[in-house]
Amino acid sequence: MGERQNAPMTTPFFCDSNSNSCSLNAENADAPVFSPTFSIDTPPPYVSSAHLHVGHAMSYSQAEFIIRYKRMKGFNIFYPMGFDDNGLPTERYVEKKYKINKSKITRDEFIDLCLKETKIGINTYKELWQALGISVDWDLTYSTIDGKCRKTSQKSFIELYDKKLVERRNEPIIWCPLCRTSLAQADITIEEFDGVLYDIEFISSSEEKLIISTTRPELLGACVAIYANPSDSRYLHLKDELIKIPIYNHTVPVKFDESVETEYGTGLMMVCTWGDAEDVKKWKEHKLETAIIIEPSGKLNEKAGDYKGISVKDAKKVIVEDLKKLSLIKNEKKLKHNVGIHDRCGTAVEFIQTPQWFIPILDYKDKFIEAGNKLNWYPAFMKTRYDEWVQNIKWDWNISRQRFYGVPFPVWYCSRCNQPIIAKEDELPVDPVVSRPKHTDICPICGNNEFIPEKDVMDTWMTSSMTPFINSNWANFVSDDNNSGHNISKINNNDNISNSDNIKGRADNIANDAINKNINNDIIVKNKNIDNYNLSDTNLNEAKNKKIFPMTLRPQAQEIIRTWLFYTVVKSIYHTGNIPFENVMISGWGLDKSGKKMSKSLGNFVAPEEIIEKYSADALRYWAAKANLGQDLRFSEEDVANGRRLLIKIWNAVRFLATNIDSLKSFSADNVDNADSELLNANLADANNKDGYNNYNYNNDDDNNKYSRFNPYKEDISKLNLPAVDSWLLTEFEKTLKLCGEYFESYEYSSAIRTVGDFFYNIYCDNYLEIIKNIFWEESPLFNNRKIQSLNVMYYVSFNTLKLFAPFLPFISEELYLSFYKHFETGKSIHLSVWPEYRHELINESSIKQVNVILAILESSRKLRTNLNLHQNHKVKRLFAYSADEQIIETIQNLSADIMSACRAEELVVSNKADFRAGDADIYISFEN
RNA sequence: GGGCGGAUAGCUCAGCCGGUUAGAGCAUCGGCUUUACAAGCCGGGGGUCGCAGGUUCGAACCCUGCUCCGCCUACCA
Repeated sequence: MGERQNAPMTTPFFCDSNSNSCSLNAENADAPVFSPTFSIDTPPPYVSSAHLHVGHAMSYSQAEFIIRYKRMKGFNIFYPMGFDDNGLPTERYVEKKYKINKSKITRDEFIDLCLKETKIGINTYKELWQALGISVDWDLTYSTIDGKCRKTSQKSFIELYDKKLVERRNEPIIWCPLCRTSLAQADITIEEFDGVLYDIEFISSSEEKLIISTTRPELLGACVAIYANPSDSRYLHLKDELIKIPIYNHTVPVKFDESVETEYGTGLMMVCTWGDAEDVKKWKEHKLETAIIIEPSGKLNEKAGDYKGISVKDAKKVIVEDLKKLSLIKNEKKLKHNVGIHDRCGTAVEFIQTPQWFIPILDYKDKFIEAGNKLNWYPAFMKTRYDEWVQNIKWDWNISRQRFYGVPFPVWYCSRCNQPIIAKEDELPVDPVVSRPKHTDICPICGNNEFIPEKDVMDTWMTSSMTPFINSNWANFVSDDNNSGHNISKINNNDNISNSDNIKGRADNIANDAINKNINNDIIVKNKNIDNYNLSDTNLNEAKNKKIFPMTLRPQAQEIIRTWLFYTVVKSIYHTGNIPFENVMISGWGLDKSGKKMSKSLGNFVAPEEIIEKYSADALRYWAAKANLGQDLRFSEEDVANGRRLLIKIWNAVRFLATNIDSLKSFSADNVDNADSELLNANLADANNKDGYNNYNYNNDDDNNKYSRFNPYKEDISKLNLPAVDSWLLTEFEKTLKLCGEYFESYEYSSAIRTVGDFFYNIYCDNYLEIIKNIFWEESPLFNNRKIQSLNVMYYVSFNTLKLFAPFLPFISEELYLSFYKHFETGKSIHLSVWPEYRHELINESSIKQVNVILAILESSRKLRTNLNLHQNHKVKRLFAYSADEQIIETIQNLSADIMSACRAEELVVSNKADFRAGDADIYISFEN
């Protein structure tokens, strides 16, 4: 410190996050044992595609701002990192990358490739998060394919099976013909397509010609009924008739249902096996015939007659042509219609029927709405999305996927009677394909000893929905190595001490230090105790005691409210009756410059690594802090560059302080004016008295010597009898601090950084430093006392301001802490230091009125200099200040030293002879060069 | 169809529980470099607060309607 620094271009800014010199990661071991826990259910990103862009950097940073703040507030941070690497997204990625045809590769080969890509992905992510300064505890890492997650998912399955909240059903399900798997409603998005509504002629058994409108003529062969509205007098006479289907010539009954719109088409509706959700509903309610013509491959089967083997899409064209040849298409109308597509591949989904495992959810919507009401939503309007989704769910949750790479079901079937044999908890995790059930050799129903393994895997959300349970080691997983599985004992458990009292008690660093020293480093390691869980007791007692569960915060993106968030609520309600987390923080999207959502596939992708390389991680985080919670944010390289400017400004502002403290070396007791030098003498005495070093983190290297004559804690800042500008600065700082804390408490980090930034630029740099710095150019000892006062104030304000910046700008704040502030402090990292306590006694409203006079004169002075083409540091011989207001005159006289310093004037002449031309202005100034 | 969010300077945004002359950054124009910072500092110009009504002494802010953008949601086959 003290050397002139041009902004380094190294990455990360000033400080290598991988080195030990920079405490940027979670270090909860140093937090006091009695601190309350703040646990974070960190979103596990899909590692498969290494698709991270600045939008991801944005959302992870935003959550992390809050977490760093909470850490400084004294919370014991439980901040794990998960990687979502099982399931369809990974499979799709591997399929694309290796151009795999699923039917030509073995399950094992495919899984190996998935695992390989997973490993690569995890490393890529970890490197980036570290470069970005994301302070997760890497000892708390999980991957959704690891043993712990498999065990947790399987345990959940078993427990819900026992509670009859998992069911095996054979009913129509949503099917992706491309991925060849069943899906859940949440995997589907509705897209609008251009379609054609065909009016097709049918014939009734009494030879009446009937026109029926449909968008899916290819399903004629699957038609099982014709519907009309019971109030539609046009068709009541068809009650007992049969209708002959064109081309196929089979006949179907006429049925009536209120849901049929008389206005739509001709008021007749063709119901098939199953063209859409409405068909399924009528099939269920009216117990219709079943005529399946679509195969899982998406091709028509033998029941489609001549159309066998043709894909659904092509069949439509062929059948329309054939109908036209028969002159049975009476009209065509273009329309927009909504089609469900698989959100992973964009393929239009179909309904087919195969046995699947389901978690019933339709009957418990009320519970889920109620749970949603219990959560604190940030921002509040995001709750609407949850409510609407829950209210609109149509299907129970199908958790079976006909895929390879996922968590297996802990299930076998009796080869004779098909009875499911469910694994017991003590044999989890289990893969039924490679092992037999341990608890039984024979089918409990028929005594057969031949079992068929369930080959389906679970929906990826079956695991992701368990993240709070994974984090709290609900499944009692004991890892055989140290690298996987959580160590929840890192969170201390001591409820006997009132947490809030202790946090209040740690008002400053000295107090903090005292407490730190009293920490019982013998952190309770309870890993082994976890083994003693009563396996039937699934009430999360351990995690609850450690306050991991329910988790404190769930940060996540808006588009997975209906999946991750909803399913986690479902699981938590079913397993515990409780909500899985208390607070939900929903981030917006990173957009490209033109306002489109950033994604790799669209090519509007900005790689965070490049931005970090060019501008530093702190600068990127500065950009990320610009978006209010829940708001989308356009990527702007200019804003990142502004972030970098802020870093340089902070660096130089601290350098000013450090340099001037360093120059105290040139002071000596005999050149100080005794009348004004009590404080300086005290400092100098300290510097000369070895015992005085006890309050320092002192060692004898040169760097420490530079600052050894300064002790910011010699006297409390409130007792220094400060001039108005210093009181004003402290007042403005305390107000900033208060606001900033309030913003953080309500998750409004963007308002927080704006508030600190405004204070730092406008109040501290542009005005306070400009007013005061002239004093530091004075060599006369007469100014020594004023210098010491100012240094104390600058130390207090700049250090605490840096703390307010620390959650946003972890690298530079740590670097400045280690290279400068740490000479006077004891904590090992600024990120483990205590958030400043608001000190009302430092508020001095009258100082604001007084300093406003200085600021008015300074503003006039700056304009005058600009008009006179004088540079801002040019010394003027005389500054004339005129005012008609006696109070202002008095203030000017009282503050004359600071006004002269601010305006670089050698002499100040004050006059009340306001004969001037300044109109309504209270003060008028002029210069004599 | 229903809902949510947004529309303020050339650009990106703040301000919004009503209250002087609507702010910031960037861009632009002009000036200024030994004394924290030229990757800097100082100053200037620039706005019918989406449109139309209403409430009020007073509206960017509250109410009603509309337009456009983004998103969520929806069985019209």
